[in-house]
Amino acid sequence: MQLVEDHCAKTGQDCAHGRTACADCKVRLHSICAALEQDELHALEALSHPTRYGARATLFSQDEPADSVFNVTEGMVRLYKLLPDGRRQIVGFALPGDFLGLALMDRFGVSAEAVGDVSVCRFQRKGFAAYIDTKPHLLRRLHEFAGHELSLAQDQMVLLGRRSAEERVASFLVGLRERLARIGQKSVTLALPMSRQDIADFLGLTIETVSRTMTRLARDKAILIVPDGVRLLRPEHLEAIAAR
Amino acid sequence: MQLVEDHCAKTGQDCAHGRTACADCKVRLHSICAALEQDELHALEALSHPTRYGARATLFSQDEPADSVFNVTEGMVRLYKLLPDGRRQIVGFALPGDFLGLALMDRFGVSAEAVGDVSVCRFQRKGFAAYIDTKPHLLRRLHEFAGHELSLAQDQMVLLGRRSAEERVASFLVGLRERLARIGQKSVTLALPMSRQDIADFLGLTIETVSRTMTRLARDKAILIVPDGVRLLRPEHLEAIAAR
DNA sequence: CGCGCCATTGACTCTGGTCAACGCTAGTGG
DNA sequence: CCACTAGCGTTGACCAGAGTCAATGGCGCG
Repeated sequence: MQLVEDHCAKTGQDCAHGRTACADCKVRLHSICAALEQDELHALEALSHPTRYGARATLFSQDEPADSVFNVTEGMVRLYKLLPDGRRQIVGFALPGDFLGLALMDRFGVSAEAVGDVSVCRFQRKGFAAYIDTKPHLLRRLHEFAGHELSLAQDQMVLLGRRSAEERVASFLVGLRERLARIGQKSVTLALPMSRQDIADFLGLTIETVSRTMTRLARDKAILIVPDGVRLLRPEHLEAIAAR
Repeated sequence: MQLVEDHCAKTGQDCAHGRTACADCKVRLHSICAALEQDELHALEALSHPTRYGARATLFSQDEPADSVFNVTEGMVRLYKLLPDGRRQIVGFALPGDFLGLALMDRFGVSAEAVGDVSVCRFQRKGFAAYIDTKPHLLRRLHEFAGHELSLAQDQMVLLGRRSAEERVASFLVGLRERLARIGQKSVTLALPMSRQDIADFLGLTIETVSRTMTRLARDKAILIVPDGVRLLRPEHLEAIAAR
């Protein structure tokens, strides 16, 4: 962990000293790192700056030069775009294993904020890009991730363009459960660390409509609203509403 | 062009015999092919199946195995997703230079139809993927394209989630003009080969709302509606409405 | 000439937005 | 320990932007 501490000292970031090494990383197999051999993992680890962010901290902002890219290891990140008048559209919630900045472009196209406490592996973009150029299969992996992101984005376009409020909320809950299940957090009780406003800005609705719709789903015994989350009582019913 | 003819015979596709070679390709510099050296271009050309599609022809359908990938060289392609009940969301219009199937996934996530007559370079996905594995800079180029696609998708999410009908239409017109300008078709008169229904399904509106909104913009002298297109009389006004 | 398709326009409806009140909980300070 | 406050979520009443339904117009094609 020598290098990690060096990085922390150099960058002045709030690093996670004593963090487990990549070899023990809980999300490695769900992240781009799954494409790496033992020695490559070490090489990448040498480039990584493990970093923690408190709730509501900004990881980066739209249009700002993209000096870093990030591998989320813990927590949830909201990705959003703002219109000049302040309207906000959340384009996604990043979960452990997700990669931020995978377009590798000069500037960030979105802003990113920690929802709750968040841990990431941060990389200098230039160094990361240089490393990638020596490891085509890592670029291939990154490209797979981009393809997956694009697919999620297209699903979200359908949701925003063509679905009713109830369909949006049901689809959101079912979709989040699926994503959590894929990274090993299977559960009928879904934690919703983000605010109602976040959900509304993700679904293209208002906070009131989200609230009313969840209340209606709860009244119909499809979900049970619990503190900071919901229990999916009839997931199959939600899937039917979501119509996927 | 021997190979092309062989391919045509083998596949039974409606190929463009006598098509210009890649070296003369008008959209090469706007396509992934711009990343290629002379010899690489020849190698890729050997893998390509130049193909033409008539208006409303299907290039591929959602969930179908992705045997081919495509480089659009001429015309416009609509990319869409359908909900089980028939609601449609168009997730994009592909223009010359655009690449279809860049996720390189096993199955297509969207359906693709020719709007008018369309020419493409088609590739067997497996052969294309194999070639790419030998040319990391081509994968890099493909990844850049994916990043750009993702960025467009995120802009569209903002449009669908947070913009009014008038903003959507103005944004659509301005955005299409920009894309055409980037591939060398600068003009204040914008061809709209797609139907009103297509525009509506792209913007998350109904055909009536698109029609009314365009009529209002025309009444305000911001645009002039001409057969199969519009003339942008006050592009700066449209940009102001689009609020970008 | 007549048919069919697409676009436009009008009248009316309705889903979801707006505005406002209220309640619950956590944090603060007396 | 409890009053007070701030922030978030819920609920209600009302409103408006976009959808629905229907009629009409224009154009291309047989």
